[in-house]
This record gives sequence, structure tokens and C-alpha cells, in this order.
Amino acid sequence: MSRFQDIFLDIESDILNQQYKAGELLPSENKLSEKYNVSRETIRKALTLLLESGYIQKKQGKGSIVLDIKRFDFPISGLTSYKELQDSQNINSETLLIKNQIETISEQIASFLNVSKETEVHALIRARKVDGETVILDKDYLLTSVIPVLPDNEAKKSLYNFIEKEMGLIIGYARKEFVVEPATQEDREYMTLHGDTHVVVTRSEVHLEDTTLFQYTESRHRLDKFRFVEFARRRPPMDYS
Amino acid sequence: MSRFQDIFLDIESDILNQQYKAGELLPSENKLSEKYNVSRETIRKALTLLLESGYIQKKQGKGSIVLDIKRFDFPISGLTSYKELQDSQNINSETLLIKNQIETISEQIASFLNVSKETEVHALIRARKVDGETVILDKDYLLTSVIPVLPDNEAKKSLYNFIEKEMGLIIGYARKEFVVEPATQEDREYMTLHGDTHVVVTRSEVHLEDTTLFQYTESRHRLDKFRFVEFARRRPPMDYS
DNA sequence: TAGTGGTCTAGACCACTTG
DNA sequence: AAGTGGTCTAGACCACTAA
Repeated sequence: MSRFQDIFLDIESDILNQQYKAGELLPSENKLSEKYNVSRETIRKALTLLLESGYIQKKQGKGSIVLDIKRFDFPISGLTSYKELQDSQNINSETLLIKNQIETISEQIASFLNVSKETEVHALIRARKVDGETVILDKDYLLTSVIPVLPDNEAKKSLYNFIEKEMGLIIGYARKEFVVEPATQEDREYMTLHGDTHVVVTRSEVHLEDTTLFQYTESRHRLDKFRFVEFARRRPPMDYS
Repeated sequence: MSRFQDIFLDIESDILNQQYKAGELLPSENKLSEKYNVSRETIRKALTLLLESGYIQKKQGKGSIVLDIKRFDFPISGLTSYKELQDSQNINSETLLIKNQIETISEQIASFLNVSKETEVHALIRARKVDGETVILDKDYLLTSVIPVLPDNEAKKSLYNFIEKEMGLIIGYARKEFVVEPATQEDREYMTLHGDTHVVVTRSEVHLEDTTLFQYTESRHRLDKFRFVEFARRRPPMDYS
């Protein structure tokens, strides 16, 4: 772990523990570089991480202000998986493995991913049950060229844990899309919809660090169980002149 | 404008113009620092911006790979306003100003924003019409302590343009939430809902650069007209030990 | 082994805020 | 005027990739 990441984690925990309170200023960059015995640029890299995570706001000539973080936010953003969320939020829930078999990819998904439709994938369907009701249906397609085998018991637990810890692969980035669509026959079959006509659909195409595409995911949420929160910084509009 | 931002824009336009093609490597950081006559760290700051915008993926020992950007994505992310989106996407649309008056804030919003309910705001309602149908209803509340006057003709154009260009204020960051909720009486009154029972609601609390809260926004979208796209990089899950 | 990106330094100058 | 963050440098060493 690099020094600036350690410092980021250290300051983060100081903010979470209220050692540094919301509305107050952090020590100046010079003070922090003395405290941690590193150069100022290294401190600045740590502060950049805090800035991007929404912990602080910097102001030239003034200092770094600690922001008021609302802890109960639901950060789907930043590629965090369902299992990780569950662990961090203590949701009383259960996963049902409905399907886990090898198939060739469907026409529709092949065109979305821009790959040949002879591509072989693990096709996975999992239902997420909360308080006895199935409120999320996850459909995953993982390229067998990257993930040769996918045991049922791993699929039922955390996919990302299996991929990263067991397979040693490193996930890089994803493009995600959120839309609302009419519920399908399949949605009605597996989910507890109470007569809802629509579901929220999030589609992602996930790539490894070396840019290899390896997963397509469709996550279908019951309307009342979907919530997405993000922290956004202003970026000046593009100049389309 | 700082040097690294100039370089970011320059390389960005080279990627968009296909001078650097998707799948290829950018010149190395050393080459780029010669080309632009700056130090390597300055090049690295420019590349960090490209990385965060989803233009490139870096790999140690290898280089910086240009990613395949899909241009028709709809970047609500990053605090871009409706008017700016419209400009950049050529949507055939029109804005109706339904309300623009000064009020004291409602109980509900006061508690959401954590301010006193005697706070005075400009209460603003605007309908966004596309191809003759009202598909978005924007409700804005701007603190009069920050924005003393808000002319109708400015409200009808771009709020952000007025705030940034006319008032000289700098917008800093926002916390945004996306949920699906039952349509209200007001939604049915102003929007063309075709019998939909729900709408997508995005709520934001927007702060200035100096952390002053100045705006609360609720944007209500017809289900079939809502789409949100984001580019996300993997961040290891928090350690809640 | 040569070339790449990842990290870090010690110092410099600038722009901005506050007294 | 003193202190803050914003930018930039020239050089160093490390970890990784590919030939």
C-alpha cells in the first residue's frame, strides 16, 4: 500500500471518528506533511482521495473543510457489489440461485457487448430476498474465456469475492446504465411485484484492469426498493464550439 | 487555465478526433512531457483527468490504453444541467415556466436540508416539453440569502448560467438521490403521463464552492424518458472490521 | 534489459483569504 | 504580511511488462 493511501485511510477514519468534525478545517497541508513526515505533494494526493470521496471541500487561501457525510446513503456508485453492500449495511436478506449454466450468448446481449454471438458465457440468475419478498433479480453473464468454471456455492456467495480473491483477477471499470422498463414475464415469475407494471433495470458491462470485457450484468429492482445516491462535483460544461 | 488542464483538453480532443484511436496506446508519459515541454508529473495530472473521465485505462509497465467511448451516453452525472445537456444533444424541446415566487420553505424540505423552516427561497416550477409532451417537471428552491433576485426570463433559460455567469457564484458539489415514487396530483396536472402510476424522482442538494447550501432541486421524469449513465472505477470495498 | 507507469521528494512561485 | 491551497519542476527509486 502506498503512503498516500495509508494517509487517506488514516484521515478518513479520523473524520468518521469525529476527530475532525464536520464544518471544521483539517490541519493545513504543511502541518499534515510534518505530522506524517512526507512531502506536501504526497499529502495532496491523500487529500485528493478525500475530496473525490466527498469527505472534504478545499478552498484556496482557506483550508480543507470537513463535509457533513450522511452515512445511510446507499452507494451503488463506484462498483460495489450487492454482497459487499449487504455486509456493510446489515440487510436481512438471502440469495436464491435460480440458474447457473453455460450458454452461448443471446443476440441482444451480443450486440450490446459488441462481441460475436457464438461467445460462451456462464449464465446466472439470482434472486435477492429481503424479509421474505424477492425484490431484486440479478442476471449475470460471465465470459468462460476469462472465468472457466463457476461453482454453484461461489455463485451464491459473492461473485466479486470469487473473481478477485479466488481467481486473482482485478476488476477495472464499468459502464452502467439505469432505466425503468415494463416488467417481463420472468420478472413476474420470480419477483414479488404486488402488481407493479415496471421495474428499475441497471445494466453494466464490466472490464478487467487490462480492459478485457468479462461480464455483463442486468439487475432488476422492484420500484420501491431502488435507491441510488451519488456525490457529484461540478465540472464546467463541455465546449462544443 | 492551468497547464495540465490545457493538456487534458488537447489530448481529449485528439481522442475524440481519432488521432489516438480506441485500443491503441497513448505516447508514454516521458514522450508526452517532451511534446508539451512540461515535467512528467504535470503530464500525469492531465492523464488522471482522462482516466477519471473514462477516456483511458492505465497499466503499469504497459502504457495508457484509449478506451472505446460511447458518445450517446447521457451524462446526468457530474452536475451538468438540463440546459447544457439540451445544447449538447440537440433535443427538440421547450421549457415552460409554471411558477417563480418567493416563499418560506416547506416543513418537508426544511428537514431534508436541515435548515430552519422560516428560510426564504425562490420556489420555481418548470416543465420540460419534448415533441409536445411534458416529460420532466423541475421543482427548484433557491435560498434568497444567496440569490436575492431571480428574473422570470433567466429562470426560463439556464439557471446555472445565471448563477455562474451573471451572479459570479461558483457551484461546488451536490448530493443526489434517485428513486421511483407514485405520481402526485401535481405530476398528473402538468405532465403527459399516459396513465403511468409512477415517476422517477431525482433530488439534489447543491452547494457552492465555499460549502454554502443554496439550492434544493427535485426533478420528476416520466418513466420512459429517464436514463442515467455512469462510468465507474472499481474501488476496493471498505474494511468494516 | 529497456521501457513503462507508480510513488515520492524538496523546493519554488503563484493566487487567494484573513488579519 | 502571513498563511493557505494550486501548480510545476527535475530528479530519484520502485514495480511491472515485454522482448
